Amino acid sequence: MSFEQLISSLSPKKIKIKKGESLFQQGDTIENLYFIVSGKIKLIRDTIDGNPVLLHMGHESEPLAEASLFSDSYHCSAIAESACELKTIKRHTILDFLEENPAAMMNLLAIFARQVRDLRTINEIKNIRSANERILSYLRCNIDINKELMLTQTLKDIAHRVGLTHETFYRELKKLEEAKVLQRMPDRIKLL
Amino acid sequence: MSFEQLISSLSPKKIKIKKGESLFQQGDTIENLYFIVSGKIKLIRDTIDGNPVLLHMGHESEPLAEASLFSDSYHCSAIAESACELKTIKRHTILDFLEENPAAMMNLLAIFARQVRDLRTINEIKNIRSANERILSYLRCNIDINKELMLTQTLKDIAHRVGLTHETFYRELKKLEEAKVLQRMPDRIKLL
DNA sequence: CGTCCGCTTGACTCAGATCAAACTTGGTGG
DNA sequence: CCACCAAGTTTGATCTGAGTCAAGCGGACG
Repeated sequence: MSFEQLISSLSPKKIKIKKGESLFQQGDTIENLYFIVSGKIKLIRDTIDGNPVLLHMGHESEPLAEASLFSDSYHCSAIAESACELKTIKRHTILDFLEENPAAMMNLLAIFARQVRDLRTINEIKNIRSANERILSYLRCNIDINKELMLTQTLKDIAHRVGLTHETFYRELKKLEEAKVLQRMPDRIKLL
Repeated sequence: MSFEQLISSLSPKKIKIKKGESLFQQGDTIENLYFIVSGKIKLIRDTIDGNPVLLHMGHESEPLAEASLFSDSYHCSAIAESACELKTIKRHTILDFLEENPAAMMNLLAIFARQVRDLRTINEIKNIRSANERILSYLRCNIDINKELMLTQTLKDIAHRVGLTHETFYRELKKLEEAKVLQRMPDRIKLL
């Protein structure tokens, strides 16, 4: 069971916010948990020395600020990068449900553990200097048994995910295709 | 309660391995869970197209491959980067304990959620191109209320964590100190 | 006492960032 | 149904700052 299914099973409300609007502010008391149905939301933290730091960019089909489950006030602010649809649910509704359903909690634990694993991988991949090798490593870690990566997001998003500018990413992709190490299709990339 | 305390409370065994030795191999059946007392261990995955990818470097005071709690076989191999001391415990000992102690499970969930949050932050920081700004962002996110970062690891390790070569890291640190934006002390760095 | 490793600094190089411009696509609203 | 706008994609020219290689110092540890 996924995090989305967990939230959906607890009859969430649906809300919409416009680009630039704020979902919550740093310091606010946490009452709700969110799941991004569509759009992008950035999490920004104002640090102790006054400078803001971008903590995370939340994409569609992702929960937002899961750690807020275990905290009383937000440690960052959420601002919509584009028009967004969200599912929202009371924080305590989930906590209560989990406490009464150890199996669901164990399931969520597995989801989080998997998240940690994936994030560490992408983190390590970002330490590879060469754009070429970085892209290949990303592909190697994310292709299915047919050696294909389904494009559920834009190439630009993937570029950002691996820590490259989209220009460099497009260029390297082209080089790799010309070198016959991969093949681009409208909805996927195949490693040869 | 930390992950370490959880493991320690279940009477783990202590083992030592030498540099270069393997703790487990990709494909092995998972029986044990590990916690690194000292040393470094790298996790390597042989991908479908034959090339190996470095997934993670585990440091002292960190659990190793937590996701293995929820899987039957290792998806990567573990090789000691230096001489290591480890605590080891049967996977099912932990799972059984968690199932009987929902409070401990909830606690672990919070630890994992926090992990996810921190990893996302470091991930986003690695997208900052300028070494200068990257270091400052890292500091801003990790300093305590005294605006100080305690050095529990080597500068070289921090350099790797933020995705810079140690040479560049040392140089920028020096520039920042000369520009009076931070102050270096033997055991910590203070932001001014 | 010797070795390893973290730390530091210098010189040089180049790969990826940046800036710029054009094309494509998809959606919106009149 | 079309005009228009926003955003993703693509390619080119240029440049700079982080990587690389190299060398030396000093402390820890066996």
